Amino acid sequence: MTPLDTLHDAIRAATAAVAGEVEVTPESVKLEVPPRAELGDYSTNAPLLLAPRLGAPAREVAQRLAGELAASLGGALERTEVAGPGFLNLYLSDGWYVEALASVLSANERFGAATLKAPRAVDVEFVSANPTGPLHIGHARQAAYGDALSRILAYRGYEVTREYYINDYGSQVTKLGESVRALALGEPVAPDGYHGDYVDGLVPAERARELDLETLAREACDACLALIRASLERFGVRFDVWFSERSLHETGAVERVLDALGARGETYTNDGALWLRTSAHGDDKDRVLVRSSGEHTYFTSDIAYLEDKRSRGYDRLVYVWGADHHGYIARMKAVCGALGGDPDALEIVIQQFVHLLGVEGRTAMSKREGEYVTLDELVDEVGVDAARFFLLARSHDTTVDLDLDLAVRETAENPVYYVQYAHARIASILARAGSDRVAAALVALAPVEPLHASERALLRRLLAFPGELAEAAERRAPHRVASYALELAQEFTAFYRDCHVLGVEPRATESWRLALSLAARRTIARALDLLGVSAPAQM
RNA sequence: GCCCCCGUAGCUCAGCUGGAUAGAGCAUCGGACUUCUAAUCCGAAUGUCGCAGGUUCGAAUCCUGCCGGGGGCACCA
Repeated sequence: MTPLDTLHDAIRAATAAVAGEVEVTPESVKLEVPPRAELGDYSTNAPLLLAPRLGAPAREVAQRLAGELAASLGGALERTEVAGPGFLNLYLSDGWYVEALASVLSANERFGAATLKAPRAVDVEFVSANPTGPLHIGHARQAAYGDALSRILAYRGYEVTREYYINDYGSQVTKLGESVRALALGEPVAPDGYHGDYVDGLVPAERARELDLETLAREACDACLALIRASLERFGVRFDVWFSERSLHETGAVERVLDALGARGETYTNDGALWLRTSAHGDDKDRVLVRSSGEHTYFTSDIAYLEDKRSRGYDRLVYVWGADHHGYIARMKAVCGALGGDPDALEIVIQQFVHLLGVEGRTAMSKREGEYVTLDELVDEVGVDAARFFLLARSHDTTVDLDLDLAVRETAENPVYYVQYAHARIASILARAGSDRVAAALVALAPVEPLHASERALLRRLLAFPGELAEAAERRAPHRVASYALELAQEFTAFYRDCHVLGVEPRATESWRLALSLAARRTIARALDLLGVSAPAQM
C-alpha cells in the first residue's frame, strides 16, 4: 500500500458511508490532483457521483463526506474545502507528508515497482526487421518503444521475454543473395534487388562468386543480422530470443500447424490453393496458406510462429508492428481463434510512422532505395539518450515528424538533458553532504519548519510515480513515463530554487531535505532507466 | 469504395475509459550568473482543442456526419 492507496481507500470508505444503501462503483471514485495548488493537495469527485443518486445537492454531499473523512483520517487531514460544482478538496498535514516520504524511502530502489502474486508471463516481440538491410528510424521507434515497454512491464512484476523474429526465409532473402552476387560479378543489381551501399560489404566478393545462391543468401542474411544486432546493442536494446523463420520450415513446424488446422476443419482447397477460414473468426475474408504454386505464404510462417509462442506458455503475446501492418491484425486474431486459443491474449500495438523532414532526397523509412536515414546515423547525430527520449516522448499512435537538421541543432535543447541535469544536481548535493550525513538523515525524518509549498509539490509528484507506472504498463504507454520524468525534474528544480538544502538550520530541516532529495534522485534515475536513458551523476 | 491512426499555442507534442480557469518543450520578448551545477531560473505573450450536430448538470475527452493528413485493403514480404 502506497500512501496514496491508503488515502484513496479512506475516500472510498467515506463515500460508502455517505452513500448508505445507494450503490456506487468504487472504481469511479477518484483521488485526483486539483488543477491548481491553491485548490488543495488532493481532491475527489465523489460528491458529484453521489449527489444525483442521493437526490441532494453535490456541495451538501461534499460536506457530509468531509465529516466522514475528518473522522477517519484524523490528524493527517488538516482541513477540507468544498469547491466548484461539488469537488471536495483535501489539505493534508505536514505529518502526513512526513509519513509519505518515509514510505517512499523505505521502498528504496523498488519504489514504484510491483510484485504480482502470480507473475504473468508476457512475450514482447518488436523490431523484427527483415535481415536484408540496416535498421531505419521507424525501427528505432519500435526498438525504443518495445524495450521501454518491456522494462516497465518487468518492473511492474511481469516475466518479460523480448523477442525478435528473423525473416530469414523466402524471396526477400533470395533477392539479397542475388544483389550481393551481382555486385561481386560487376553486374547491375536487379531493379527490385537491394541497392544500398551496405550490400557490397556483406560477403567478400571472391566468396560471393564461389558460393551457391542459397548459401550466399544465407551468409548475406547472417551478415545483415550481425549489423542489426550491433545497432540495437549500441541503442541499448537486447533480446532474449532471436527466432528464425527458416527454423520453422526446417523443423517441420509449418507442416505440423497446417495439419493441425486441417484436423480442426479450418482449412479448405480452392483454385489449387489451401485456404484458412479466417472469416469464420472475424477476418474480412479467408486467407491463402499454400499458393497454387505449392509455396507457402509468409502468413503460414506467422501461424507456425504463433503456435510456437503459444506452446511456450505465455499469458500474453504482444506484437509491436508498424502502421503498415494494421491490416493483419484481424487475420492474426482469427488464427488465434482457429487454433483454439483466446484472441484477447494476443495484443498488437501499432506504431505510427516517423515522418522525416528537412533532409533533401532521403526518407525516414522507405526500403530498398538505400536512401533512408538509419538508426546508426540517428545515434551518431544526436546520441542514444536524446534519440530514445525524443522517440519515447510521443504516444505510439501518433505520427511523429522528425526534422533531423533541427534535431541535431536542438540536441542540446532536448528535454532529456533537463531531466538528466536535475539528476546531476541532486547527485552533486548528496555527494557534498557525504554518505554519512545522508544516511543519518534517513534515520529521523522530521522537519522543524513548516513544509514549503515546493517541498509538498515535489513529494506529491514522487507519490504519483507508482500510479503513473501502473498506467504506463496497463496502457502500453511508455510515453507517460517520459512525461512524468520531465514533470518530476521540473518539480525538483522548483524545490531547488526555493529550498536550500546544505547547511540549512535547523539541522533537522537539512536532514529532511536531504532525504527528500535522495528520493527524488532515485525516482528520476528509475524513470530514466525504464526508458533506457542514462542518469549521469555529473554533466 | 471499405478499414485503422491522427488533426490541441508559431513549431513538435501531452492531456482523450467525461469534471474546476486546456498544458509542456522549443521558438519570441523582457529580466536574473562571486550558484547546494546558469545544460538553470523569473516574468510576458500565444488557442474557433479541424468543422457541424448529438448525449450530459458538465465534452478537447463519448456518439454521428463531414473536411484535411498518414497508412492499409494480394495465391508480395
